[in-house]
Parts: sequence; structure tokens; C-alpha cells
Amino acid sequence: MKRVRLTDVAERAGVSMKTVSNVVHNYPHVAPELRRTVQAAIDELGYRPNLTARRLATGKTGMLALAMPEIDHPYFSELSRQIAEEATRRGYRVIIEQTLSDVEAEHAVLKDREAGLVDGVIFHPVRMTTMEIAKLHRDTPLVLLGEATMPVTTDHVMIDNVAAAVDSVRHLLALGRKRIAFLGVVAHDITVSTDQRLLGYQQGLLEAGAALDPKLVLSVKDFSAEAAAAAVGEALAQGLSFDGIACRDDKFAIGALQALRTAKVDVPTQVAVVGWDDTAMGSYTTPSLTSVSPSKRALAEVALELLDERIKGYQGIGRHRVVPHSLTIRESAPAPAGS
Amino acid sequence: MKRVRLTDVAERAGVSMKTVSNVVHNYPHVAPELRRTVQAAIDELGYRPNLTARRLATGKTGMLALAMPEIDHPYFSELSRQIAEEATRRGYRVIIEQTLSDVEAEHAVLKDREAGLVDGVIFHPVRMTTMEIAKLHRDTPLVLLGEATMPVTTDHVMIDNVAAAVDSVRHLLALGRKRIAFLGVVAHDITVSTDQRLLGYQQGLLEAGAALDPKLVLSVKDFSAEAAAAAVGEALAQGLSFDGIACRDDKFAIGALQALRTAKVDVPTQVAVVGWDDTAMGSYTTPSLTSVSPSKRALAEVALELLDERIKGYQGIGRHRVVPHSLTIRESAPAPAGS
DNA sequence: CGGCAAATGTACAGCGCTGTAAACGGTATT
DNA sequence: AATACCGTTTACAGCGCTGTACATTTGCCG
Repeated sequence: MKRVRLTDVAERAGVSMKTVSNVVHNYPHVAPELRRTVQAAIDELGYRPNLTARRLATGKTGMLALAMPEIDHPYFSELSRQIAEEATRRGYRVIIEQTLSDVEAEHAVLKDREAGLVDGVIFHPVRMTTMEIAKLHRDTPLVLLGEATMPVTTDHVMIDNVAAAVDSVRHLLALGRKRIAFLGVVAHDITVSTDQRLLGYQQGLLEAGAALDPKLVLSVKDFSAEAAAAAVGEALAQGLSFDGIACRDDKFAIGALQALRTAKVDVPTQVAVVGWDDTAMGSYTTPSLTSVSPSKRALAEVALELLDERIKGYQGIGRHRVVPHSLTIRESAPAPAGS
Repeated sequence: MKRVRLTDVAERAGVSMKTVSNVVHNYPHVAPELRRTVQAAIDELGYRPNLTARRLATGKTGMLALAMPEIDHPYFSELSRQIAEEATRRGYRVIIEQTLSDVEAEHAVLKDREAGLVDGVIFHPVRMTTMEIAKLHRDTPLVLLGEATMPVTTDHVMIDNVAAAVDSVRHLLALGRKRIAFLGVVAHDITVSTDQRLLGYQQGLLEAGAALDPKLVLSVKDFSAEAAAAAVGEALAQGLSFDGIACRDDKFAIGALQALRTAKVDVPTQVAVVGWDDTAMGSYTTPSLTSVSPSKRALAEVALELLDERIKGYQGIGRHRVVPHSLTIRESAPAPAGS
């Protein structure tokens, strides 16, 4: 059976196509009676507008592309959810693109081999460099997420990673910790995020005049919790002494927790642990995880606001917005006694 | 600056629109030299085909809608990833729709929202009844996911929940457990999944002639890990004795683990725990979680295969496919000694 | 009661692309 | 030499909708 078109309804109701269209769109100036007649025809025929055709006619797609490294990583999926909800609130549909941190895939996101598919793109790059992004980015409205230094030509939303890392360290210092480790630097894969967080870690320690021992910066083989656990286990085995760990993400923190448990080191009394990303996982661990909490909600809202403005025609230079972060306090690094 | 269109390229290259189109599509019968000329024009002008227009002309969108309850729930996000990858493999883009288990939103998925927007829909309902689905489903190709009894008119992919629950119980029995609890039934919110799993739980116990004590079926207030922990804590406090727990999902299992730790009950020696969904979380807990593992890969592959067939015109009656599951053995319920 | 603005409805030309039918040589077949 | 035929290219009619310009009716004012 053939799809019902606007003309079919128009014919049935004995009016012009445009009038039916007006009814569909709730255009105010349609006589109530006519509106009823037309609506009846629509219902009887089961008419449903063809979105593709509408798009071609209007030039707007009402869709956004969301390009994330991995949609099943807790941080990205939680952030994606916020973005999807905010997008829905603003009347956009979201199409997801998974780059798997692959350069090719990231290029493809901006390349836009085909156009006219989405009104705008929200993209969280991890491999592409600033220059590559700047060069490939054409005219599709684009908002970047993440910590990498981004081209001045594009909009960008992030949290202040350095400040957040400082907060993380300060919290540990407030708990009376003297020797705070950083977990960790991934060998041969120093990302900008890690870089920034490491910087904040140093800054936090320096501010307080605390120990800044290079041995306290732990190296991890890859981005898995297992590798993090191995790194911490190794450090303990070698007799490295520390009473706090600031981690570059929750997965590493979970690895740390595992290693510490294995070594029968109590958390938080002997070693306090702070994670990063405040993913749901953190509330399921034992002890539960204190974690740097980027406001995913704010990230999503601001990203959409910026993108929406671009879509509506804003042409200015790239805006770089910093949204708030906080520290979600749980058991692994509780609130200081005094507070 | 105006978008470059097919005509622009055609004019530039001095050929017809259709020839340019043929070059874009790599249609074989184009003279090599002409092809080069046209390609040059394409490159110079930076032409990129307008997908919306193409869609209107062909009637195919190359897009699929994926409607899930929550995109940041580990199980759903992991499954979504598999589906997204399989879809990409088959040349589809995926648009995501989050229902948040809301009836309205679920209705919207099947209603007019996607008309002409996507070639097909993969939908994991949780609230809609069989009849509602059957009534609302029109002609868009549709594949259902999940355990609910689905209309005979639509395609459906799932794992055998009853059998999987039996496996879960059998595993616990093989570990010598005598009193196995089920965690849990959510008050006022008995879903089909829970129902099936509970059924399998009973069947597994009956098969083995083990205790079937109604008190061992724990009630949970809501779907959170906290509520599950509370339920298990309560049961322990009341002196309920059990040495194994089969959980209806990983979140509940994590709650159980927390409650047991709090009560200083060792897992797995005193109580063995089996989760459900085999989410990544399960490998991060201590002890790590043994869990029923639906083959997410198979789920994704079969769902896409069925959908693809529908899209290509298959008109038969609804096919209901069962894909394999297994048990991922970890610490919370290790392999039996003998095996 | 004429005149004008607002309300209401219509016709039709695109939006940018693809499918179809048909035209156009040039070569192979008879 | 006439015919058939294939490879190559073109012209053009849609796909289903919306925006624009315009026609018609109604309501209201002086």
C-alpha cells in the first residue's frame, strides 16, 4: 500500500495542499471548521508527513551529529545522555557517530563527505590535532568537547582541567595527606587531558609546599583498570610510600582500589583515592569513590546553546566556554574532619 | 557562499547532471577521460552531495532508529554500541532515541515520528504491551529487542531468559549451594524480564529438587543498587539463611555485594553471587562478578540481519529469534572445583 | 454603503537529486 | 551497405513538501 501524501489528503478534504500543510503545522489562520474537516481527512487516511521531503523543502534537518570516542564508556555515555536530552528539549534528533579514537573516523566526522544531513555537529576529538581540525572544518556548525587545545575558529566547551586537578589534590591535602601520587601517565600515549591534569596535580602540590616526587607519578601501560591496578601494585611492591592518589579517571581509580585491597592497604585511612569523571561506577565500588565531577549537564547545555546559535546564523569567532566542575565526595576520600 | 549543486558541477564540466551523478556514484560506463574532467570539476568546486535530496529521490534514507530505554545504562550502552557497529558495517547511520521507559516516548517511537526518516527501527520496549505495539506498528520495518512477549506480527530477538536463569541457578547448585535466593522482584513493577528470570530460577531449583522457599525471593523497592543492597541487608538482619543469590541484573548483584560486605559475609565462600547482563561494571567490583552474559554481539547481528531483510522487502510473518547466552565466570561465583 | 485591512485559501515553483527512456555515435554482424 | 547492438550520454519528470505571491472573503470603520 502506497504512502499517503499531502495531495491525497488535500483531494480527500477538497482543499489545497497548502491548507493541509497549514493544518499539520498548526498555522493559526485556518478556519476552525475547515481545520476539523482537514484533520478528519488526515486521520482517516492516516497521513504522516514525509520528513525527508520537508527537509529538502526547508533546508533544515532538525538533526545533530554527536561524535564520541566510545558510546559505551561510562563517561561518554553519561555525557551523551545529557546531550541527547538537551537536544530533544530543543527539538533536535541526534545521530551518533562512534570514532573509537580512530584518526580516520575522526577525520570522517569533519570531512562531511555528504552534506545536508545534519544541522550541526558536536564532536569530542581525541586524536586529531588543532590544525587538522581547523583545516578540515568547513561551514557546518560545530562545537568541540574535551580538553585538547582547540582551534580559535571553533566553539569549544570544557571544564578547567588544571583547576579541577588542583581541587582534587587540595582535597587530599585537607585530609592531611602528605605524599600524594598521580595515577597515571599512559606510556607512549600522553593525551592532553592527562597533561592538564598532571599539571594541576603539580600546581596543587606546589601551592601547598608539599612533596613533589617524580616517583609519585605512576606510569600505566594502557587505559584499562587492570593496567592501573598493576601500576599501583608494582609501586606498593617497590615500597613506594604514599597516602593519597589523584587519578586521571574513574577507571584508574577503580584499578587503584583493587590493587590497594589486594595489598591489604585500607582506603581511605591509609591511602585516600580520588577519581575523575564521577561516573555511576564510582558509587558502586567499595569503598565508593570520591571523584572530580565535570558538570555533564552544564557541558551539554552550553554545547547545545553554542551550537544552536551557530545554526541560527551566528558567525563570530570561536567561543571557548569553561563550565563548572565539583568534587563528589564519597568514601574513598571523605570530607575532612573539620568541615 | 551558496552550496554547490550537481548542476553547478555539470555546467562547469560541460556535461549533464546525470553524468556527474554517475561519476559520483562510480557508475562503470563513463568514459575515463570524461570521468577525470568531471572529477576535477567536483574537486575544484568542492561539491558534496546533498543527502536529503538523494533520499527524497531514492526513497531510501540509509538510516536506522535505535530506541532504547536509557543510553547510559551499561547494558543498553554496551548493546547499543554493538548495534551501532553492526549498522555501520552494513552502511547505515544510526539515530538514537531514548525512551526513559516512558510510555509516551515508547508510543512516539512507533508513531509518526520517524516516517520517511529512517529505513527501519530497532526498538527495546519496556512499558508498551504486545497489543499496543501490534496496533501502532505500521509499515516501517521493525525489530524488537527484549524479553516481553511480542506481537507475532513483528520480528523479535532475545535470549532465552528462562534457560539463562536456569543456568545461573545450576551454576550455584554446582558450587554446592543449597539455599539460593533470587534478587529480586521490584514491588509494583514486575516486568516481563523479571518474571521470566524468576520462572527460570524456580525451574532450576525444582529440577535439582532443591529448596524452594518463598522467603528466598527478595523484594526490592526500585531498580537501584542501593535498594538491592537494602533488601539484602534486611534479609540478613532478619536471619534469613542463604548461600547463593541469583540476581536479575548486575546492578542488583552489586547491591548484594555491598550489603554482604557490610555484613561481613564473605563472597563467594559464604554466599555466591551471580549477576545478569555481564556489563563492564562486573569486572570492576571486588570480588568481580559472575554474570549471565547475553551475547550482545549476536543480538546486534541478528537484529540487523532481520531488519535488513525487512528493509529489502521481506514481508513474512514475525520471526522470533533466540540468540545464545553464556555465563561469564568470575570471582563472585567461581567455577566448581571439579571442572 | 464604499473602502480597506485582516483573515483565509490557492497555485505553483522550486529544494537537489535519481530513474527512465531515449538519443547518439561507433563497431560488429549479416 | 544496411542492420543490430553496445557503450555512453542526455533530457526530463518526478520524489513530497514548503514558501511566496496572489486571489478571495470577511469584518469593520467612517
